[in-house]
Amino acid sequence: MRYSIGQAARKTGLTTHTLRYYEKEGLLPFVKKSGSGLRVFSDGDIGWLEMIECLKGTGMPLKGIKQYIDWFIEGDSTLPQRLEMFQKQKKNLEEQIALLQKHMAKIDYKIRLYAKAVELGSLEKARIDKGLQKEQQKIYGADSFSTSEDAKQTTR
Amino acid sequence: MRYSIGQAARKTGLTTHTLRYYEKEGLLPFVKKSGSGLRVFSDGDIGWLEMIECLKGTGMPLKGIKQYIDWFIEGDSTLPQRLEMFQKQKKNLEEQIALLQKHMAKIDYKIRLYAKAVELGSLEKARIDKGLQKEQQKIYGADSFSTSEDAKQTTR
DNA sequence: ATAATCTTTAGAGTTAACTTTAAGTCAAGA
DNA sequence: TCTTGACTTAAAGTTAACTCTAAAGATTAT
Repeated sequence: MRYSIGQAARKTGLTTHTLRYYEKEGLLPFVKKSGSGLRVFSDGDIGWLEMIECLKGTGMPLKGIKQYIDWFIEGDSTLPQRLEMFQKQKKNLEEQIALLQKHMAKIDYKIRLYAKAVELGSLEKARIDKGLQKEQQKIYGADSFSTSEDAKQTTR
Repeated sequence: MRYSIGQAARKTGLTTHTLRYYEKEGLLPFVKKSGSGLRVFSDGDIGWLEMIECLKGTGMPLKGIKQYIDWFIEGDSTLPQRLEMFQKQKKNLEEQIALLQKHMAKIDYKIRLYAKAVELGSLEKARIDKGLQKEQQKIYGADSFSTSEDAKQTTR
C-alpha cells in the first residue's frame, strides 16, 4: 500500500507537520516522492514510524534514533552497534518501569490518604488515622516517616 | 534538620539552579530564608521535593504540580480536587506502564533479531531464520508481519 | 583575617521537539 | 472549469524545563 502524507499521519497519529519535520531530521530516508513532488509513504515507512515511536516513547532522543537509522543504512558492518543500542535501551526501560512502579506506590498511598481525608473532611484527621499511619510506614520505612510532605507540613 | 540550598540539592539530586527555579515557579512555598537572606530547607521541604519528583516523573507538568501545591495551601476545601488529581495520575501511570511494556516486547524482539544477525553476520539471514519469524508473528500478529521495519525494508 | 567556597538576584541563553506561517502548487469532485 | 482540500518549501515562532552569567554578599576553614 501507498499513502499520502495525510494518510500516513492518520495511520500513525502524528501530524503532517511532524512527519515533514522527521524527514528533515533524517528519520525517514526511505520515503519516496511522486513525479509531482508529493511524498509517498509505503507500509515499510509506517513500520519505521512505529519503531521511531517505540524508541521515542522509551526516552531516546531523535538524534539517537537517527543514529540507528544511519547504522541501518550503513549495513551489516554496524550490526553490533545496533544490538548494543537495543540492549542499552532495554536496560533503560527496565529502570524506567521500576521507577514508575515506585512512583505508583507513592501515588497509591496518597489516594488512600486523600480518600480518608475526604471521608473525614480533614487531611489532619486522615493522617492521624492509625491504619494509614501503619501503611505509610510499610511503604516508606519507619525511619523515613517524615518523608511524606503532607505529614511534614505539620512540623513547621 | 535544616539544609542550605547546596545540601538540599545534593540530597535530592537536583541542582541549586533548579531549586531556585522551582521556588520561582511557586513549587516551594514553604522554604524559609535566614536572617541574611539564605534559603533554609527543612526535611518537610525535602519531602515536598520528593513528591514533586514523583509527579514530574510520572509526566505531570510543573504547572499541574503547582496547582496541587496551591490546593494544599488552600486547605481542606480542596481535598476532593486533590484526590481526583491523584486518581487521574494513577490512571495515566497505569497506561504509561502498559505502553512501556508493549515497547519492551518490540525491543526484546529486536534484541533477538540482532543477536541472531550478529551471529550470522547478516540481518537478512537472521530475518529468514525460521524460529525468529515464528516468534515475530506471535508478537505482532500474523497479519501485521510487515510492521517490522527491518523486514519491510526488503520490499522496497 | 583572609582565602576559598557558597549563596544571592535578575535576567539572558539553551535545548528538544515540535508548531505555525506564508505563499504558493497539485488533484479530485460537481 | 471551478472550487475545495491536500500538499509543497523555507523559515520563524513556541513551549517546557531548565541552565548559565555576572556581580555582589555570606559562611567556613585555617
